[in-house]
Amino acid sequence: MGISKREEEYLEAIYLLQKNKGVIRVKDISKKLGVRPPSVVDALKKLSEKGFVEYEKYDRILLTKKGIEIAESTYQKHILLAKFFTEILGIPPDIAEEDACQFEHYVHEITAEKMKEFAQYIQDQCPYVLKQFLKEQKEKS
Amino acid sequence: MGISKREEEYLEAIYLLQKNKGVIRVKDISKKLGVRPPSVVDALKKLSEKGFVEYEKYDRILLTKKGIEIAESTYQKHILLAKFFTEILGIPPDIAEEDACQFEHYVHEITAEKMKEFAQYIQDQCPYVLKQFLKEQKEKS
DNA sequence: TAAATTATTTAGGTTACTCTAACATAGGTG
DNA sequence: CACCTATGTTAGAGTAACCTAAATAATTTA
Repeated sequence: MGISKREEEYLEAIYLLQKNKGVIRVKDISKKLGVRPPSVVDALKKLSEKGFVEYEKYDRILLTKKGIEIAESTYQKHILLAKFFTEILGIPPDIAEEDACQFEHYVHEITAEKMKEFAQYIQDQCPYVLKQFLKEQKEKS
Repeated sequence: MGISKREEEYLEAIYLLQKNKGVIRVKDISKKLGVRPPSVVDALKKLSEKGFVEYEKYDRILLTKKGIEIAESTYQKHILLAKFFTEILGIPPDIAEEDACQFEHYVHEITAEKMKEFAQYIQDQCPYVLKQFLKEQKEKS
């Protein structure tokens, strides 16, 4: 019994909401993920059974240690991917966000790692070439 | 009514099987996608209703024009992603394949396009730096 | 060509996720 | 403090995948 893509999305949403506004409600998650409250409740029950979320009905919603770990790891990948897409490939931020949002659930650790290293390497070794590439991309639009 | 990720996977599988061995059977698709034959039949019915596949029971399986278009476009993205992962980031081919297999269903056109352009640019403008990066990656393993 | 084998299809069921409509609770306000 | 509104929860149902077991069709072989 692993964790599904959708479950990861719920955990990440909860994590980010809590980070930004402390206490969160079913309604917040519902809005963030674009689903109706009953779907959120279902998800919370399942995540709670699996030990990723602490949840009693009508009560506060908290991530467990396990839940936080997953959410953070997913979010780290998100950041990294979005950065790579914008800062290296010159993709518009909104598109980069969307791609990162999907890929974060599938990308292998190695791939994420190499993206990071590659970005670093290029920025160190040929910053001018990179800058030139990004400039040319911008000029096209 | 768009097309789901899974439906895209079926179309791509059919496309590649046909390319490699001409006439294909339910069994072939079943093996390729790791699902049981009844699942394939279900999928073929749905894809046929949607106009992506020509299918009569016990008869041959063909892609329609629309089906081929989608399959080819998906496969092109697959090739492009896999190449980027191996030739630019130095990711092992098996991992690159797996990542490409997922991302091909989500990646925006723009992102794929920029990956291609970036690869070309770097290979032209600083081939030595790239070579050096890939060499260092290899040495780590 | 009849029997045996293999392939395909149908029937019926499961799981994950979603929804709407109806009901229940909590918290703020008259 | 009782009521009203917000929010949350349950019940029941739909859809897209998948599966197994049983039935049917096609193909091979004796």
